[in-house]
Amino acid sequence: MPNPPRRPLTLRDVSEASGVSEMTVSRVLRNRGDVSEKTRARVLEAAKTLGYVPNKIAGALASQRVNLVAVIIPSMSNMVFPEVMMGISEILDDTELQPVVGLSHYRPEREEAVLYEMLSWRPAGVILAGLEHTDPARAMLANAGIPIVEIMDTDGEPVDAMVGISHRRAGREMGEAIVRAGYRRVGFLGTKMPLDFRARKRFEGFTQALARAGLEIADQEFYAGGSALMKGREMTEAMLARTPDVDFLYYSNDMIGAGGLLYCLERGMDIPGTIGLAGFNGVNLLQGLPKHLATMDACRSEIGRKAAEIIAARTLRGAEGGGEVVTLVPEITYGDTLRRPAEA
Amino acid sequence: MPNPPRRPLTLRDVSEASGVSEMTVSRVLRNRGDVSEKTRARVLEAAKTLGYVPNKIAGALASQRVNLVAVIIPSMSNMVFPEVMMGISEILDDTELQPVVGLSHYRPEREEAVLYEMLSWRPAGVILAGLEHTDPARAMLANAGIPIVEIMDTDGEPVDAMVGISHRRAGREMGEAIVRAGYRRVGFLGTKMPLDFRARKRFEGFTQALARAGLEIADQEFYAGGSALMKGREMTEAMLARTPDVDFLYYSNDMIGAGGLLYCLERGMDIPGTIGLAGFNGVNLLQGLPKHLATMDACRSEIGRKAAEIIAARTLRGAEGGGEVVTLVPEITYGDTLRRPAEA
DNA sequence: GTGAAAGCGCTAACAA
DNA sequence: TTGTTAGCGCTTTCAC
Repeated sequence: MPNPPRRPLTLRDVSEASGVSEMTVSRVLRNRGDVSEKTRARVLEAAKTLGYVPNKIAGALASQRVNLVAVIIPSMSNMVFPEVMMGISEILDDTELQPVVGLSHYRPEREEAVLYEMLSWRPAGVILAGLEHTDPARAMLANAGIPIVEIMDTDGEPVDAMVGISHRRAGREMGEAIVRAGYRRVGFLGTKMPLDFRARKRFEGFTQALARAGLEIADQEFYAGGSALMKGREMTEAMLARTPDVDFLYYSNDMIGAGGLLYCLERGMDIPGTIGLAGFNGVNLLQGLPKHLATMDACRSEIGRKAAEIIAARTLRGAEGGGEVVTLVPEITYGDTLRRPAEA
Repeated sequence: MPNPPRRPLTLRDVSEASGVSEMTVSRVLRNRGDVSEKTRARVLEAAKTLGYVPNKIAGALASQRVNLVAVIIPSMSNMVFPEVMMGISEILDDTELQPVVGLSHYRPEREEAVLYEMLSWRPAGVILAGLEHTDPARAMLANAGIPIVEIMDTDGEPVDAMVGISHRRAGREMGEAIVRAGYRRVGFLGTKMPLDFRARKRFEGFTQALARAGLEIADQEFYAGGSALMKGREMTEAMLARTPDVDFLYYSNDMIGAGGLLYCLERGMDIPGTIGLAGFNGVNLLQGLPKHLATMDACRSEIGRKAAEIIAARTLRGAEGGGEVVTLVPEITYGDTLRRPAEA
C-alpha cells in the first residue's frame, strides 16, 4: 500500500518507473508521434499503477493551448441558464473543450471581474450572456484574440459573434398577437430588475406594438425575490383588484404567468374569453398545468448549442470565421390562454 | 488606437512600459510586499493602458497554488443542483476561490473522466455529489492531497469530508408520517434512474418504514424524461385507474408531485382525506399551488454553503481539518396534503 | 522511434 | 524598496 504522495506525481516519476524518457512518456500520454507498442504499453502500465494525473497547468504553459471555454451567465436560479448550459455541454461533450462557468448576478461590474479572472486562464473562447458590458469588459473581449460569442440577445452590436433572439421583436410580436386577438386593456407583470436588459427590451417592443394600435399599458406590477409561482398569484390578485377591467395579463416569465393562471382559474374566470394571459420562455416544465399558458420559446438550449458550435468550429477546425450572427426566431405558442387570430 | 495584440501581453511588456522590473510589477499586481506608492501607481497605470491580463497558468505553475474548486454534479436540469451551486457561489464569492463545474450525467464512468480532467488542473479542492464512485475515482480522490467534500448524501463512507442528509432516513420518516396519519394503501411514483442512488435510498427507507407497520407498497410507477409536471399528472392518472383504492401517493420529487396534486384537485378528490400526497425536495418554486404539497426539504443551498465553507476553511485559513461530517436533518412539511399526526 | 535542450510566463528565495 | 536567479512540469524543436 503506497503512501499517499504529498507531492503530486510528475512525468519524471513515470519516466523513472518505466525506464523511458520523459519525452516519450509525454508522447504516449498524449497519443502523439510514433511510439513502439512495447514502450507504449510499459509507459501506460507505469502511469496507471502510480496513479499519475498529468499537470495541465504545465502542459498549457508549454503548449500555449488551453481546452477551457469560459461561460459567463447572470444566474443559475433562473431555469433559463441551466438550459443554456445543457445546450453548451451537449456540443462540447463531443470535443475536448470544457466549459467553465462564472456568474455575474446580473451586475456588469461583477461580470467584468469574472471575465478578467477567466481570461487570466487563457481560455480557448468565451460565451457570455447579453450585449451590455462595461467598457473595460468590452475592451478585454476585443483584445483577447479568441472567439467571443454573446448569447441570448441580438438587439445590439456584438464584439464578435452573437447567437440569440430579438427580445424587442419577441415583445412586439406578442403585443401584436394580443391586439389582433381583440384585447384592449392590457396589464404587464414582471421582475423588478433594472439590469435585466432583455426583459426591458421585450417590454419596449411590447409597448411599442400596443402604441401602434393606439393602446397603452392599462396597469403594471413588479416583484423581486420569492417564489415566482406565488408572486404571480399575488401580483395578479393585486392587479385585478386595482384595475378590474383589464382583459389581458402579459407576464415577463412563464413561472409568474403560471401563478396568475392558477389564480384566475380558481376564481372561475373565463380564459381566454374574459381575460387572456401570456408568459415568456416556453418552460416545458409547466406543461401539465390545467390550461396551457400562451408563451414564446426563448430557444435556450438551441442558443447554447449554436454558441458552442461556433467556438468549437473556430478552435478545433481552425476555421477562420469571426462575427457570426445567428438570430433565432421564436414562435408564439397560443396554448389555451390567448385567442388565436381568426383564420384567413 | 492600438492594434489588437496577436500575442497576449506579458509581465515583461508591463515592465518595459513602466520601467520597473518584472518582479516588482508582479508584486504590485498581486499586492504583495512593500512597493513604494510611486512605483505602484506607475505600474498600475502601465498595466491598465496596455490592457494587461495576468497569465494565471504561469502564475499557478510557479507558485503551485490554484484558486479553483472543482465541483462535479450529475446535471443542471434538475433544479436541485443549480441551487446547490448557488450555495457554493455564495460562500466562495467572499473568497478568492472560484468554482469550476463539471457534469457527470448520473454516470459514474463519466464522473471519473470529468474528475480526472479537473484534477489535472490541480484545483484547491473538490466538491462532488454522492458517495458512489468508481474505484479509480475513489483512488484519485484519496491521493489528490486536497480537501474533498462529498455532498447530498450521508449514508455511506466518505473519502474525506461529507455534507448532506440521510436519504434513507428521509424516506423512512416520510413513511412513518404517512403510517401515523393512518394511510394504508400507499403508492410510489418516481424516476426510472437506476443510478440515482439517493432516490433509491429514500425508497429503501420508505418501504422499510411501511414494512415495520406491516404494509407494502400498493403500487408503483416510474417515468423517464419529459415535463415532470405532466408526467406526474399522467402517472397519477394511470395509477388511480389501475389501483383505485390507493389512499396515499408518495412522489420522488416535488415537481411530479405537483402534477399529481393538480390532477387530483381537478378530479375533485378530497385531499388529504380520501387521498394524501407527498413529494421530496422542498422546491419553493412550487409555493403558490392551490394546495401546499407535503414535502421534505433537501437542504440544497445549505449543503452547498457548508461544503464551500469546509473547502475555504482548509484552503485559506490553513486549517488542518479532514474528515468533517455535516449531517443536516430535514423536517417534514405537512402542507395541505398530508394529515398531521394527532396532537399530544 | 527515441532523447536532449530550451523555454512557456510567472513567482519564491535571496541579494543588494 | 527593488532586482536577480532559478526553477514550476510540461511540450516544442531538433538531433540522433
